[in-house]
Amino acid sequence: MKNSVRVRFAPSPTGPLHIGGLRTALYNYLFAKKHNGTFILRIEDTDQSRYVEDAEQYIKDALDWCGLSIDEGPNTSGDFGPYRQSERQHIYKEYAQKLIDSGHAYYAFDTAEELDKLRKKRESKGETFTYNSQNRTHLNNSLNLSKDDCQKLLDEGQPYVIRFKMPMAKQLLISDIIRGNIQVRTDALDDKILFKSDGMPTYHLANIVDDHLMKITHVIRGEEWLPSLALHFLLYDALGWDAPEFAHLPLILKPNGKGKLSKRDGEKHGFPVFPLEWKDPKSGQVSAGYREDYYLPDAVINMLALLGWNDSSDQEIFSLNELIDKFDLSRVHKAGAKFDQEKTEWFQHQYVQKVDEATLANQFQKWLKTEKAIDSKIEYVRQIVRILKERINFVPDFWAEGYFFFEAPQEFDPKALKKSWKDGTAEIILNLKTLISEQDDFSKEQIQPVIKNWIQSQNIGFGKVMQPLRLSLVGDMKGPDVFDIISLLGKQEVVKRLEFATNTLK
RNA sequence: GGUCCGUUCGUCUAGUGGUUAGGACGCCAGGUUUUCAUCCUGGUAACAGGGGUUCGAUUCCCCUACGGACUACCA
Repeated sequence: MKNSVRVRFAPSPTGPLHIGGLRTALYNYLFAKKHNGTFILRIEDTDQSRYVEDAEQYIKDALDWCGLSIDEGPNTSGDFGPYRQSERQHIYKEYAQKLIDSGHAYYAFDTAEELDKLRKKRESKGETFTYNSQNRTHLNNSLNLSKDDCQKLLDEGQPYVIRFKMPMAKQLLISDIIRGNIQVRTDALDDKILFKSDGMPTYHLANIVDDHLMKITHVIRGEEWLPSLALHFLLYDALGWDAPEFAHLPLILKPNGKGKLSKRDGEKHGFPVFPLEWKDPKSGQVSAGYREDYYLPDAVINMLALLGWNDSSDQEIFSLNELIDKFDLSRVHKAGAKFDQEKTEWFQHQYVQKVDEATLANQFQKWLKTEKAIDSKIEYVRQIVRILKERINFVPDFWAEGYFFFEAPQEFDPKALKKSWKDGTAEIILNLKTLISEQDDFSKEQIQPVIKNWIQSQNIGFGKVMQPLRLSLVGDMKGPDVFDIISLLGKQEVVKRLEFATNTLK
């Protein structure tokens, strides 16, 4: 099993998993499964100040909802654990020390406040301050201190960080599976902190160490990491390790294309940005989730997979297994993709059509109970589902499309009214009511010809009867076949509605 | 500002040194539905701009413009 593919999804538990993060997880998963590899979840919780209690569970639940099963991770078996960086704290210091010993890193005693001041000062002059080869020579670090002085500070327990000593004037050529070769000059880079004064590593160190120790073969992550790639590459080199292969995914952009998709966009445009609903433990603010908004996980996955990737064919609908079969990292697009809510709903429509009526009926029955306090027999709900299914995207749409199956219209749409209700209409409907109240069999096969024949026998145009009939039953000029409605509503209800309409409208 | 990345219909994208530049979403029209929606058929619409290289560039190279990411003791 040498060289077998091992990839990791490494989110930071600072809040709910974002849809962009979910796609990163998906691509990692697809790549792993495609190559019979291992999909690892690693929790990058090195920043204690940003840690959010329920975030890790949320991430697991979200992956679970999408059907992206984890091979190794916290609470999952695996030989490379623990899979939470906070539980691996003891590991990182050793490697930081190695880097210091080999001259690739150094101690820095500058306080955050001091550096802040320097930064502000430079900024006021329209310049930028970076902790780099130019500045490190006159700052408070082990490069400028004698070995004894430095040791003294350490012994005293002075707070310090460990910084990477960025090499000067080096030209790097790093290859990325999606982007090809990327050129970077090290001069523009700063001496990044690897180890923080609180005893925790930064992302850069922890990430490299863990990826190496966990034998990660391919690092598949968001484009926001591209600027750090050179540093990571240099760190592997400094530690004498082979670097894994890299693939930097394009970003998911706001619908208007201006910047990364964010939590605010969801609120602004009215679509979920998170797979599952999230309640912020601090503010109590609730953010919508695809699951709670009645999206099907397969639809979300399909949409996400095609946002930045395609298999070069015209196929749009892919099951998870098909995606695994067809997925190819090198076919991932380079440019960011704007999120398209309309297309997302189209995917949802495609998938909901595949769900069987019984399942939808159960869900809608539950929805009726909780949202409308309506107790409806499953057989009745099921018939409504059968008639309405093709026009809905989401379970609650059954209500929007068929509320009249549960409550009689109290008023009539003015436009529809004007169009369908003329002088003499009331009389026709009254006569129709009489006919209907004489019928006993309300199956569609029976009632439809009876009414149609009657209209013909009366020598009135079909429209003159059908339109006001629909208006009386629905309250508007919309909805499924009138005879389906009549059949489902039954005699008593139909008669009642015709009476109400003729009484109200005259 | 600096560094890096990117740029095909409004959107997601296919594609090639010579194509009527293809598909999907959306939109528009027609059909079905005596309604609305679905559905079906058709239509609209793109190679950011300028230089090269070349017999020929949307495709290869350069520049410009525009967009994005990063620029924390956050990831």
